[in-house]
Amino acid sequence: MSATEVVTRFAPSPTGALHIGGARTALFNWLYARGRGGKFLLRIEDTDRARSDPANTQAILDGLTWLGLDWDGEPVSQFARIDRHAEVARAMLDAGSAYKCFATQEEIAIFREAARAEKASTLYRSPWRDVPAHQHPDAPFVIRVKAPRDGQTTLHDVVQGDVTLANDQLDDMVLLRSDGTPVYMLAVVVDDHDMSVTHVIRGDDHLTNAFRQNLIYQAMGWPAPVLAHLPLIFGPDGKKLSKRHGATAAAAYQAMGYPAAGMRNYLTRLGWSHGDDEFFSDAQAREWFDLSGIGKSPAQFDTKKLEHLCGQHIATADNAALLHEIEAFLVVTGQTGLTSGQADGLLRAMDSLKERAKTIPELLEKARFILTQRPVQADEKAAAQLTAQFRATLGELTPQLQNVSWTRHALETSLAVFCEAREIKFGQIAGPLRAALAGRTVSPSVFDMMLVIGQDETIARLTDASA
RNA sequence: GGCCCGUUCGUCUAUCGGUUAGGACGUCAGGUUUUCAACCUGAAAAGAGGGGUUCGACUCCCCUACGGGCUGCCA
Repeated sequence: MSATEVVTRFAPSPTGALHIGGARTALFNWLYARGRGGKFLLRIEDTDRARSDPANTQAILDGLTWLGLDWDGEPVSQFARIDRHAEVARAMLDAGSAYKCFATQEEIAIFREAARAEKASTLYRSPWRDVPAHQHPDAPFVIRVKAPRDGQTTLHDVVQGDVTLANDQLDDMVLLRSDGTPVYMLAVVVDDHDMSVTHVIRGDDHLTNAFRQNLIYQAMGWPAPVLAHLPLIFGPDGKKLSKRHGATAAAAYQAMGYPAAGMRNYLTRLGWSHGDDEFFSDAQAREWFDLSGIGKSPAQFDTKKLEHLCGQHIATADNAALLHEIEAFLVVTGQTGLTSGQADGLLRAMDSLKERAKTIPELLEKARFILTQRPVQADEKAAAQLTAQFRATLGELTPQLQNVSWTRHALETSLAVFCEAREIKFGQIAGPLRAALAGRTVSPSVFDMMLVIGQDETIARLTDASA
């Protein structure tokens, strides 16, 4: 790979499903890499064995796949690399930028408690920092980084600008635990370096951590990546997005039938802007996306706007692609799949269907006239439309439809003539006709339905209804 | 407690010292209409508060308030 190639990564820990926030972080990384012919890598941060679950890893992969965020190469398991992390910790030890600390967790806990009680700094200052380690050859120890205590450090963040921290705020964080396993802070840096990551785009919650991680880059003499810390996403109440807000998992949105394209568009626009552009394609997003367009403040998740965007994407989607998405939706929600006849009907009705739905279930509901079979079961509202009076009218209308050539124009004309002769408005029979054809009060226009199901089926359904 | 970050209509945002502070979602009022949706027209709606700097601040600086993050042998 060339020295200038962009390499981004998404590094979730498999302690839960893929959340909306994580999905957006992944999306931004993906957009940035894909928009520049770079690589988008995946790393599973599974060093916390107790909380890591392979099922979660799979769920995260599935979520990314649903969103169309493809990654390069195999996902890297952080756990599999712990020997390399330990190797770096030892290298730092040898170089004198880290040291062995023999303080016990109990000692540290006591210190912190006391510090808190006095409202003093709880940063632990290890007494072993400048003591030769060989004094305690057999005691358990951790390896700590030797952080500077004077001066200050300024880090440049593409989103936040220059951020300065006094070095005395830095603690000698643990690099390697007493059991020899690496701590997250070490693992991230080593992995990002080894994976040649050029741009670290992640949640705002890591901004302060960047200073601590920077210590490792410096100690090892590694070039630091470009940093971009994204403001977090909040729930509709302005609080941090959590379980309380209901759906937080990306998969939940898939199950609710939001199209992936709409989700991508919405998530891209949440915290990022390109002038006044609101609705855009993936190609445009890739072309336009840049770190400079990222906002600095947290954004609230707004389902209404998501729905609006989803409606726009459904309306402009390619019919065949939409059909595939519907089929995938039926699979993930455990519903029965489409027969080839239904799929065919759906495809033919798609133009009229897609401009009236914001989600896939909504589209499916309006496609009821295709998915159902004779005799059409009318729901309560639809049944109420099928009055005795209408049935009588139907008795007159149906025979006339035998002789109509089955085109939109001919149908419209013949219905208009029919209504005119009886001095009624089409609106008076549209509802009942809809009920007879679809068994619902909500559907595409009656002409659209008639054309899709065809002459024979139309007449059959109307005959059923008039009986 | 300490440190770091943030704050423009209800919400997402534009603005990069000079605008009647723009757009979008939502809301409200009309229109269109065969249901739903879509669509069209219009309206209400914002620079957290206080100090500076400047001829001129949403924009730069400081303070306060509020929100968030970090402060672990979690990630």
